[in-house]
Amino acid sequence: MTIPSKTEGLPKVAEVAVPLPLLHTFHYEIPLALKDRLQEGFRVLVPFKNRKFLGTVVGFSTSPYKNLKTILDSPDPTPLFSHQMLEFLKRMASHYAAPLGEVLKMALPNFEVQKSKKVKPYLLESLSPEEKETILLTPSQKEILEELKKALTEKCFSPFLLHGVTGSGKTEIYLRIIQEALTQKKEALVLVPEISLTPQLLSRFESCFPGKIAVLHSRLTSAQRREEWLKIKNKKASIALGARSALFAPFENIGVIVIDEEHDSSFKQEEKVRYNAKDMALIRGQLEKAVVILGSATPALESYFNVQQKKIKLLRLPERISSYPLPLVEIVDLKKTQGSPTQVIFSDPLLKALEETLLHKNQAILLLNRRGYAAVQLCQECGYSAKCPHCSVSLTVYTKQQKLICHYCFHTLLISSRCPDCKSSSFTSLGLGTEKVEEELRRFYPEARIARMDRSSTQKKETLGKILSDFSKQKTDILIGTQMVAKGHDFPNVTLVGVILADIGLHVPDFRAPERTFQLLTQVAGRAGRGEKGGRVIIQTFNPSHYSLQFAKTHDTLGFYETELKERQELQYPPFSKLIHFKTSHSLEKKGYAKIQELSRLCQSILKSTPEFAALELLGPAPAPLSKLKDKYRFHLLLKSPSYKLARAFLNQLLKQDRFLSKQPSIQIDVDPLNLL
DNA sequence: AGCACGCCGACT
DNA sequence: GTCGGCGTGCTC
Repeated sequence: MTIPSKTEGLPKVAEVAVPLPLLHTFHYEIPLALKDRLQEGFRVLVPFKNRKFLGTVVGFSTSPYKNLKTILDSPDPTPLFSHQMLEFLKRMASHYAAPLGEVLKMALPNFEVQKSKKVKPYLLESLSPEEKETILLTPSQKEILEELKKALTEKCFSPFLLHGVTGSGKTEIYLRIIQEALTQKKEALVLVPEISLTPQLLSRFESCFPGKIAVLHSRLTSAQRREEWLKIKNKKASIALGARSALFAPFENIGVIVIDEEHDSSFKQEEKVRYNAKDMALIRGQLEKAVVILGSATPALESYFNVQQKKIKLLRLPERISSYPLPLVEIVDLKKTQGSPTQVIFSDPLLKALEETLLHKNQAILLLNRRGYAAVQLCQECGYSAKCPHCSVSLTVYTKQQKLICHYCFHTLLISSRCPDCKSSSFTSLGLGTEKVEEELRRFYPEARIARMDRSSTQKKETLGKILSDFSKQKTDILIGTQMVAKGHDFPNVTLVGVILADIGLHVPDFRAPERTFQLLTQVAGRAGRGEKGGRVIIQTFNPSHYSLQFAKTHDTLGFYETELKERQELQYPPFSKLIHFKTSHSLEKKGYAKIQELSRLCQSILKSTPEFAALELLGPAPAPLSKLKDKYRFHLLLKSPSYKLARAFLNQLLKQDRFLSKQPSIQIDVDPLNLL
């Protein structure tokens, strides 16, 4: 908001966003003492009802109301938000129908100074000896870098999709273009999915740009976060590296924004303000006239589509740096293996390959995307299965702990050997988890050194780094784990990757399930054969002909996209439509149901109000696939729109009923949802 | 969000 | 009678 030109007679007032879930801003009189100093972006202490809040001045206007309250104080010597940043955050709030005050709060570190307990600093363990020698670029790397440099110099918004197969040297390109940006006195933002999972990337950045990096990730204490933020604000750092919150780094002259592993769903925040840091990085890049690089070996289908639509320019690295070929992928049909299919964990080909790997003192990675020992405890006599009393899911079996645990609410029961229902003793576990694979593996190869990496085994901060560094130093022969093992690691001695059961996740009731499966398989396959010894991949499955697996087998990413795009077009799912997901959650099933019904009726009436809205489609209302979570019943409703513009117009109509939306049970709005569960 | 106000149940 | 349950409304 700028000051209107005709303000004669009317007093100038400040428009303030308060850190509350309220969609409107509030107006305050400006005290004389602040008249000359106050600008937009300043934080101000304001009286609010019978409380006080630190809000932010987001604009000025003439008084729309009488009897305004007056700003009490302005604690900072300078505004905390630049004009540019404020514009960005306003745009973000409006895109996600989120309260501006909450978005602004999210963009700042917590300034409240609390008793600073001595916290161990987050130390990074270098996994590999730092490469000091200059790395020579391949011809395609050189070509790409030239194009990026040109765009950087032109200083206009230039979005790129850097599609490079696993091990093709994307990081080297990031480092070089960032170097160029720094030379041009510009800053760089680097967003990665989970910083704690990529210590290698971090140490490479640290050794290239010592002392110039501010690191922002979820494991920092609020004091550390504040310190990193101040490093940026005070221009002590010129690179911000971190998880999605690094998007809010208060730089003022951004040259490059890198989103590494751009397909990763952790860029989407699933609580409070549900924003996608990748989408917002493109918006910020646009406002800052920056080069934005989305990098991945398995780009999101949406990104690939944006390339087709000429919204993003494609840069390809089709080969691995050292021209080691991509590994050979074999698919093993578990339907055809010997014995009872549910009891086969290692097929003959996988066993043979493991033996060979151990024999040659090479390393193997095994992927099974499910934690625990077994998926469910089931009575073979009466069919009773152990369910969480608070959530509509089965309890996961953990044999070592002798417990049944709910992955959502952590409700825990001790395992009993008798069925609690019919007292039969055939109360046994069914299905497969990483813990069971580990146990079986140790039985097969008692002499092998085996480590397991999943969310259950890495709860302690240091464990994850230790598991990775032991594996990197070849103190471990076989690493078994969930999707964590597929992420970005570079272990040259890994010659075998085995996928125990590729079917997990394939049948999740979410239209992105095939895409996620393809990405996971391709990513994990990319861990094999990164050194001179070559590599192979064995994928075990009950669905050998599924296209997600078939395209992963031939490393045919483009083929997968073409097929998947057709599927999406047929069903009018993204990228051919825009989605807005409405959810409600309440301890009384009836109340939740009544609310979603009422919302549905309201939406229907909006749809009928304007002829253009005939193109919109409403799916539901229905119970959410996870119909109960932590004793709350969940319902949802999905809006499908052929265009963003229409979806936006609809949402604006709906937001007029903000009373209704926020009244308990409240409606949560998820714009561009990634997860429909 | 969080606080006040308001209208119905069991209690010293 | 009243203490307190939480449904509802409002915050410049």
